[in-house]
Order: sequence, then structure tokens, then C-alpha cells
Amino acid sequence: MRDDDIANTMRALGHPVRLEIMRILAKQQGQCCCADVTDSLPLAQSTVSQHIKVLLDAGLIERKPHGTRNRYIIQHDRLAELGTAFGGLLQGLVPAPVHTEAETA
Amino acid sequence: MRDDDIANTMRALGHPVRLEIMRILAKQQGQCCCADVTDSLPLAQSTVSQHIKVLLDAGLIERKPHGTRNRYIIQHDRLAELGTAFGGLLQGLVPAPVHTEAETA
DNA sequence: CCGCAATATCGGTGAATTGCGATAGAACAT
DNA sequence: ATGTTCTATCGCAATTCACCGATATTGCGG
Repeated sequence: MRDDDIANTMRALGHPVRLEIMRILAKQQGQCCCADVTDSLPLAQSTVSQHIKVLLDAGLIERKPHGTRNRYIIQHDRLAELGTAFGGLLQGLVPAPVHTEAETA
Repeated sequence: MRDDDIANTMRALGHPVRLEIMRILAKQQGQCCCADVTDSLPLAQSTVSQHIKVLLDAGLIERKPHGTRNRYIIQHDRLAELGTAFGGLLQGLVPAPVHTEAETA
């Protein structure tokens, strides 16, 4: 994952409403449509749809048409990918690459 | 960590330049001032200072005046905190809370 | 005291984000 | 076909972001 990609994905998660949407989607496990999300939030349907689009563009969820509704499925692969990238980032930020105690000249 | 807090911190990291700044700071380990960062990036000093401010406000780094310069230190505690929060988030997004195999009625 | 170097902050510009209501289109039931 | 429901998309306004150059501040050396 490139920095750009990490940054984009993190920014997609960098909004309380979108965090909440992810949780709502998780709770309903693939049986969740836009209206369900809207009902759970104090926001207009268009606004929710926008937030969903951001998550879609980041690859964090996937749209699956189902009759007149659309179901949204969390992409756990993608989340895991981000988790790994984030872990790698933390790793790279770690204080000191001390090799051996005896090596401290 | 509240959602707001998680979102803010993630958004602070949600920019490639700021990721890079974090890496630069890590590499120089506390001996790094604003000019050093600016020299490593194709951006104006004021822009770099702005990005640093974002990281400061998110608590991801700390300023430590040192003569006419300012040194910036990565707050590993804060990073770890975010890591934990992010892990918890992933946990909460996990597909199914299956208790036992025998329980699958 | 005077200039210099480092840096934060101000003012401005253009782009992106966040929110809304209104609208268009698809699928369905009647 | 017609109306209903669900949802994406289109303006639109307000806000924030990203970037810049210019400026003010602060500490240091002469």
C-alpha cells in the first residue's frame, strides 16, 4: 500500500459519521441498505449517500444491488490491508533500531 | 477514545505529506527541527509548519523549543493509543460473534 | 544594539468537504 | 401504465483544507 493509498483510506475513516456507518453496516451484516443507515442517523438521505460513496471509493465497502435497494457489504480484506499498512507505519516510526545491547558503543 | 477523537487523529494522518513528516521525524529521533523537514520536502516552509501544527493538535508530536529552533518529538504513546482504538474498531466490525460451533442452531 | 536565522502566524486563493433539498431513474406492486 | 419506494446525483451554500508569500517574533552572535 502506497502512502497515498494509506492516507486516502485513513481520511475516509476520518469522520465520525463514517465510523458510525461502518458500525451500522457491520451490525446488520450485508442486509443493510441506505435507508437503514439513514434511519439510524440524524442526517439527510443525500448526505448519508455521499458518505457511503466516500467509503465505496476507498474500497472499504461494496455495493450490491438487491431489488430496488442496495446492500452494502464491509470489505474486511480492505480493512485488514489497512490494518497491516498501519502496523507497518507504526513499525517504521519506532524509536530505535537497537541491534544488540553490546552494540551500544 | 471517542469516535470524534479517533476520526480527528486519523484525519491528521490522512495526508501523504504528514505521513512523510512523521517518518522524517522518526528517522532523526528528536533532533529534527522544522527546517530539516522543509529541506526534505518540496513544500514551502509555511506549508510544512502548517502540517506540523495539524500533527501537534492531534497530539501525535510534541514541540520542544531548543535555542532558536524547535524540535519535534513523536508521541509514541499517542500512536499506540490510536493503534489500540483502531484495533478495537476493527474488532467491532468483525463479521460474526460466533460463540461455539455447537451453538450454530 | 543590530542583523541573522528559524519558525509561527497572517492573508489570500483555489480546491475539496460537508451538509441540504430537489430531482431523476430503477425496480416493484397494483 | 401508474404510482410507490429506494437511492444516486445534481446544484448550492458554508466551511475547511492545502498551499503560498509576506510578516512578526524570538533567540543568538557580533
